[in-house]
Amino acid sequence: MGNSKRLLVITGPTASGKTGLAVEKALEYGSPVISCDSRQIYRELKIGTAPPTAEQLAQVKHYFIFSHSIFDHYTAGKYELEALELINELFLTHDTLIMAGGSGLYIDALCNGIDDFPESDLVLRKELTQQLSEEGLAPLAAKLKLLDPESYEAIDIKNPQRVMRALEVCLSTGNKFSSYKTSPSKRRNFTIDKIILDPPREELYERINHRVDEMMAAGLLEEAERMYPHRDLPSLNTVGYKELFGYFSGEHSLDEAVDLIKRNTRRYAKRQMTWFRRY
RNA sequence: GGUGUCAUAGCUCAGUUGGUAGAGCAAAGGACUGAAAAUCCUUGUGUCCCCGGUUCGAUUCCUGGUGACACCA
Repeated sequence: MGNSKRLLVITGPTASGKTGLAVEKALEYGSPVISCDSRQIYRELKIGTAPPTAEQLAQVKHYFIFSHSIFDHYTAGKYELEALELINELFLTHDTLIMAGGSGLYIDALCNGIDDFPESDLVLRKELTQQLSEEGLAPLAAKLKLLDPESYEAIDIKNPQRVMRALEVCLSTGNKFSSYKTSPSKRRNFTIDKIILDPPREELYERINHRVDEMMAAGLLEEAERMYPHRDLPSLNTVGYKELFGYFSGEHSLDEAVDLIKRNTRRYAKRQMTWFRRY
């Protein structure tokens, strides 16, 4: 039983107004806000990830905002564990909890659970990445077919990230990647409701464009410059930063970089909408 | 005002020796199990500027018009 406890998940594409609504609902229910955003979690990124404002943070206690470092190798799996533990603890004193954010995989990890896969092996990943750039995807795919035919059939074989991850698990554990992919969704002992924001596309795109200009005015360029030495970290493979890194390295002008940020944010929003359509 | 060049997808342009057209970008749709703001897949019908003419047939050739650009006055 235990469904007297309720988690209210507020999600939607970037710039759809999740943060503001979350604060509103949190005040209404006397709940903190539990963030499920894979980038606002990083304390080094204060501008480009559009985190809650200082005022909002002062109004309501937020979890998973600025809680980790870009130097941590953070993942959806860790999020599932940490967020679930936090939620269970908070339910001792709350009936309704507010969760807000736009990272679909993190939301799924928390709501449905993800299988108990081994942690990623970064050393091995580096080797595989090297191999990919030297020989292309085909040899890696062939290797996977040999080691784990089930995964070869199941995963998107044209996607280097997927192929490398499956190989990574096969090679580092000696077990098939597919052998870990077993359990159905995990039951949660609380009720989950979702609010999905879905503003008209034109309006959303205008808001995105405008927000990027505001970020630039707020000093995104300087923030990105500080991050530039760490540009190879997965955590900094992030819209708003990678385009400015391209400006620093001379790949394009600053104006082009800003236009790219807008375009890539729009594309990101579209991918989010595709994901949330299934909810 | 004169001369020349150009006018094709949202944008930049290619092309059709006359049989109604295709690239890049933008955009749209989709996938998603420890990198997920990541990564990957799929998708090209548009009065070929407008009115006429020649032709079986014109986006293509010709006359005129409109617009843009360049040069000359």
